[in-house]
Amino acid sequence: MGVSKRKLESKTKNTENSTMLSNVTYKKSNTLITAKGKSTLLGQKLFAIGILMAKELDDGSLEAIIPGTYLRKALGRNNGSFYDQIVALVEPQKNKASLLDWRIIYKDKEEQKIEASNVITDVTFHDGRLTLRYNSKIKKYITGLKNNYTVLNLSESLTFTSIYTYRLYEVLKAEMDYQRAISHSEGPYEVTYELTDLKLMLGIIDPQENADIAKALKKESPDYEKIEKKAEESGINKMSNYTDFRRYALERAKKELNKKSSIHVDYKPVRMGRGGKVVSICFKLSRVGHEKAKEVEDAPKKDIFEQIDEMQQLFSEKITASDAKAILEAAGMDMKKVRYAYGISRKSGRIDNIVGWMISAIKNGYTENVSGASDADFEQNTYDFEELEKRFVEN
DNA sequence: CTGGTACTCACGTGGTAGAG
DNA sequence: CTCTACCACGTGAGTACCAG
Repeated sequence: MGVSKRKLESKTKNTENSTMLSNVTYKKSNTLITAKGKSTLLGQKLFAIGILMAKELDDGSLEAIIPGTYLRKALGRNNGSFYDQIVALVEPQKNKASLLDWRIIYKDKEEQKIEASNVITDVTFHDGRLTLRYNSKIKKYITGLKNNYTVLNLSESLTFTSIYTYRLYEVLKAEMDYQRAISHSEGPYEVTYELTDLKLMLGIIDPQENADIAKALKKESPDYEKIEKKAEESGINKMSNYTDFRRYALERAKKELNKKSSIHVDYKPVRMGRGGKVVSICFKLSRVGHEKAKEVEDAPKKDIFEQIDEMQQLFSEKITASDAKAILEAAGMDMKKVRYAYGISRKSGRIDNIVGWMISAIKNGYTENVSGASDADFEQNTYDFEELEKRFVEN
């Protein structure tokens, strides 16, 4: 009896968490999304949370400090080996992947070269706070994104239980948004990925484990057949059996995406040659509930309840949650604007109606010129046309 | 292609102790 | 009392492989 009650409690707690985080989105450059490399599910989730929290330091580097309580809430864990897991990711151990080991190979479109970098250069975990320092090389793919990025829903992606669901979600969402941008159609869309390419993107084949593969990937148009062969030779071609790949990666990801995400996925293998060997996978994608998905895309980055809390603490006047929400909305969910306007209100003599004053102050532009990531929230997800053309030529 | 087995290791769960 | 931190144990994810 006691046990089932406890279970019930934890269940309600979980749903509470998911609604609290229901409107949180993060942006990731498409370059990073299609980058090849292996990482753990927890690592990916931490990275995404880190993007939300990332701040630029004086020396230009990018750092995210994530409080333990936030991590717990975001990851829906309240106790247990939670710290162990974080610590395990932070402290490199023999044969174990840490966040620091997360290395990716990606194409830098502006500079026309292919790079291999560690994503995170520094991780510490002290006093319950996780600090991530991002590689300065990939900084431009995380903050101040102007084009060629994808808005991803953190609350969706945090619920995924498979790393393949997570990776595929990002890849397919990016592709879907891209196709929507160029075709102005509401779908369904189709994409075909070369099987080996897909495995690389999902981290099933890790280029870090084999120098030849890493080298082959750095070519302008990688020879996937060769990569597959190399992977086979060196024994790092996991799930070389297509049926296993389908069962444990594709099928699982498909089920989870269809159940939990705003993407509806279906796929079919493309076979070639005498043996009918599967050479690529053709995905069919459609959006679930356009209006809803749109809402999510325009949604705030930070947990709204947290922001309301923060505001209620900030204001010396008593304000209700709905007042706070109204102000937040006027500020486009930007806490910085709220703080700045509030700061002005302190110097503006008597104000009878602080809520109304705040809203009109914000609307009249009494706001700090907020730079960087938060500004970019209101920009359109545009693509540059040179890039588009190039992709057309490729295909 | 499906079912089933086997194995490893990461993760989930819950208890607990100490610091603030 | 809350939060950090550590421990033990069971479970689930990830992978390979074989039989029907």
